[in-house]
Amino acid sequence: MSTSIHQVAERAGVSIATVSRAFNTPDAVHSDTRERIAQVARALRYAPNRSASTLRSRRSRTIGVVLPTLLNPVFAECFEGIAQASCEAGYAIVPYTTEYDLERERRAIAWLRERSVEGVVLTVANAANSPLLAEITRAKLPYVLLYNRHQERPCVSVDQTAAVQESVTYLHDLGHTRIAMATGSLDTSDRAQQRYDGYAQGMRALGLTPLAAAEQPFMHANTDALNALLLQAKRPTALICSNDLLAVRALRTARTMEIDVPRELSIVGFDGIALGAELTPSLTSISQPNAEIGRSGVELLLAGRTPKPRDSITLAHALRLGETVAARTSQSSA
Amino acid sequence: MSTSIHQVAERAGVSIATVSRAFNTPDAVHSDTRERIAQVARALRYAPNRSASTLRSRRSRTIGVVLPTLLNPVFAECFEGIAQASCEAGYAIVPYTTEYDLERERRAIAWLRERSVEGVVLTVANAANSPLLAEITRAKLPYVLLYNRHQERPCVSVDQTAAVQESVTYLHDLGHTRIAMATGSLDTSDRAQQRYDGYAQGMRALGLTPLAAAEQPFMHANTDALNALLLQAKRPTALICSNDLLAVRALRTARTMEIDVPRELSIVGFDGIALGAELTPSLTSISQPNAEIGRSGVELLLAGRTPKPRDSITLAHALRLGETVAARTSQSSA
DNA sequence: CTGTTAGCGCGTTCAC
DNA sequence: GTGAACGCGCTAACAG
Repeated sequence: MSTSIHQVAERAGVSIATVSRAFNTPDAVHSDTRERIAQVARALRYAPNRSASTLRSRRSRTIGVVLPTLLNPVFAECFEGIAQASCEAGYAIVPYTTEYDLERERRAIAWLRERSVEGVVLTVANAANSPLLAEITRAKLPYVLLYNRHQERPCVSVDQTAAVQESVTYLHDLGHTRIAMATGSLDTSDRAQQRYDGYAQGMRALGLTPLAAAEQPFMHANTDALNALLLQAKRPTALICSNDLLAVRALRTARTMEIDVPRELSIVGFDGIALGAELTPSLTSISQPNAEIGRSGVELLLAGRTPKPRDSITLAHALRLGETVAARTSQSSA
Repeated sequence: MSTSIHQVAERAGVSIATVSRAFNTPDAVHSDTRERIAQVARALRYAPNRSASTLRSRRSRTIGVVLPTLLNPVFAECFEGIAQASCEAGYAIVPYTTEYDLERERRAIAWLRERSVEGVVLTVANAANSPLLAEITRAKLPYVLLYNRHQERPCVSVDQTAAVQESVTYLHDLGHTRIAMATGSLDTSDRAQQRYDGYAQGMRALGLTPLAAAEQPFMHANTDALNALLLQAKRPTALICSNDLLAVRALRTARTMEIDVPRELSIVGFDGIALGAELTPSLTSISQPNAEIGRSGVELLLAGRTPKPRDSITLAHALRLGETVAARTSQSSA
């Protein structure tokens, strides 16, 4: 079946130890020998058996990846960054999606432990009270949070609060004052909370009163809260959405209510998914370097010592301009 | 560190062999003993070491997943189906994305062999000449193709040719006769070819002359071919796109050229990505059960014997009606 | 620089 | 129904 180290050793006229060294610590073996082993290995299509290697060395060269879903392009983009970085480092991935389900999040830990992952990169609903995160900490498993921002945890993220605050200012500069925010469930998502905080702070800094968030609890949510918001007599002229999928839905809701975007309503998303730029109108969005977030998380995890809170990385965000935002006009205030 | 089978055996007052049996062949051990072992294992948070298990039993309980990219929601949706089915079967996944790059496709095989996957589910650019597929066949590794359709390979797919043909008829029924098709690179994608074949056959069946495909070679393609198509004096009144991402781009191109969709141009996509239904206008698309394709592929792979061509599964497609298609009107022929 | 040796944790005979 | 012993393929010591 699969060729083993013995056959390579025999054909190359060396011991198995030398073959092992040729692969793992190439510098520790004579270049001629190394070359000969490489040739034999190629001829025999030898691939080292990771299970044996892991068993012996106690290094699985595998990391766990726990993400809410891959159906949201944000995480798909991030996953690609993770996969690329892991691959380059010779690490395999054990993926797990929680589907925003706490029970699944809880089950993840056993799954990861069984596969003896060396570390985990993950995004949880709420870093402050995640059962999965608690278990990971308990097991002293190295980890890096992606997207979540928490003082006492190692994280890779953008400064979401500042980002949203800046977008409020941007809209204000365009003449908007009735600015609202739509979010997912604030209770369950720390990111939604931090983004809303940015909105509230931004509004107050401009002397405006922040409105309550239009919450849309589920993934395939009803848009009741948003409908109510837009049905008001003096409805907002600008809407910030805590993620791009919500923004796409808001776009649709506006159309349904015959509200023209951006003439009557400006919309800003959050995430910067690639598809947003392809839409018509193209989505204005606070963009995060999603692949880079994944990549940095892996690099931090594999950097050597266990990542500490002070190793946290804040990457740059940017407001990606699109066609869903316009300066406020008289029409805006219908 | 991690608890081993020995500690469980000791605490339960049995030998490691019995503990092993309690997990792998529960029927072969007395129920009392089994129960006691289960309790101890839970108390000790024992999780069997997969590497050791794999090494000894030569069963990795791991399958390889090779997909072009996860940035296209089609594959993300499919991946979720794969992940779910594998998880339920107790199988882990080794994911690998080729990014439509032949060199990466070639490298995949070593990656998979190292992890000693028991089988592979994969989508290749062209099943007829894929180096990866050749290697997998050579290594006698069980596999199932997803989306690709090929007589001599085990596949899970929809009947793409019939599907597109039906959509041609559908458009014709709405009064369209100048129907065109936009595709990715026909040379490299067997799916694009089969979908185009469906278009051509559909046209001929209606006594119409199929137009050459408007090819857009790269992932982030220029839309030159499409522009040219739509700039013609007697431009098409309906456009079928070989995937939804192309359709989204077509929507944008039309808008740029001030062609109203669907009044002046009807657009039909292919894939049925969830996001399509959320767009404005919502995308009419030939939808495939993407998660189901992934799930079925895994189930077929793990069904027991090595999947054979005659095990191939054709799943049902459906035309998902949206707002990008309208009956032909006098305005259509500008 | 290279070879010898001893397990890593588990599944699997074969006895009992 | 259960236990003892072997070895899967490899890496980590140590010797040379």
